[in-house]
Amino acid sequence: MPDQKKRSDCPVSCTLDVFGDKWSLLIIRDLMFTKSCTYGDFQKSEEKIATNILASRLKALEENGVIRKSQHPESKAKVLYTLTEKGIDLLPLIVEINLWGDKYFEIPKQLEAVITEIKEDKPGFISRKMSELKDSITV
Amino acid sequence: MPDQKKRSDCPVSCTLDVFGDKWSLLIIRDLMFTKSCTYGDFQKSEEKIATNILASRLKALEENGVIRKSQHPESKAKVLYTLTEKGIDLLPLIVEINLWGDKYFEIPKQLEAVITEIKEDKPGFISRKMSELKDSITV
DNA sequence: AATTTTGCTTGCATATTGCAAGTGCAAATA
DNA sequence: TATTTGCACTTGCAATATGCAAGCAAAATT
Repeated sequence: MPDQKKRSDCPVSCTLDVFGDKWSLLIIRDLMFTKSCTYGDFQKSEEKIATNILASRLKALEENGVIRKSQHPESKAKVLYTLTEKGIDLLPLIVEINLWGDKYFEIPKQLEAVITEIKEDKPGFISRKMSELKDSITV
Repeated sequence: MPDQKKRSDCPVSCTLDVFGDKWSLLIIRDLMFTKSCTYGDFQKSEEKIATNILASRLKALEENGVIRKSQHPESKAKVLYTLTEKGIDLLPLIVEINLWGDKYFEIPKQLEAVITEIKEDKPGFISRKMSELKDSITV
């Protein structure tokens, strides 16, 4: 589990105390851009997160109020993970990470569509996507 | 040193392979927002990074082309660290981290001015600051 | 010439990560 | 009803990364 104690009052430092690792933002990414919403879904993503790390990150993200656990509508055996509003507010950050990554790495073709959409109208994309994400937790 | 092998082709994952730790972006922050440009400057910042970690992060950031080492104009004993264009392009990301951090943590008064400036005109702030940072490496 | 500053490196204890195997409960299948 | 499978984790342990303190060489200062 990542630590709790904050190193300073700087907003960057505080934010990194929560997300400053290689995995947390990938979970957020999955919640935003793929339909991932269960433990198994997160395990399936390309980067192959270790199961104990996944569990510890989900716990930390929940404790930080970024995601929320609830009953899966399909089955009692499943757990539904969803973003909170605090988590949805990370969208602009994830968008900027995508744009920087797109500029400096080779991006697979399947992702180009979204990146192009973002580049064409960033504020528009963000507000549309934020509404979409907020709707999905209000319903 | 953080690892080199990339976990997937996802831009978020690739970016986290470079910055997915608690320290790298604090160094970038210092280069952007304080006048920090030497090893000693980075050590002085509030979060108190360990010297070996600082060395390994500076090395990794340089290897990733995000910062550059050069001769300090004042003295041969000093090393001057500066952002490359690739590093300057991280500004929008740092801005978003600041905004999220500002929204969800208590921010010290001294930082409020910058945050307010960002909130009032984000694109304007970013383009002004980017120019400023680019100028400082061109001169 | 001696001391201090600067930018590191080294050694070692502790913490975090990664991997593999295992557990408990719900649901599907036989 | 008994058994197997799926799902969400937990546990143990080895490998890696971090944090702390001390040390070190070159340059600058005294």
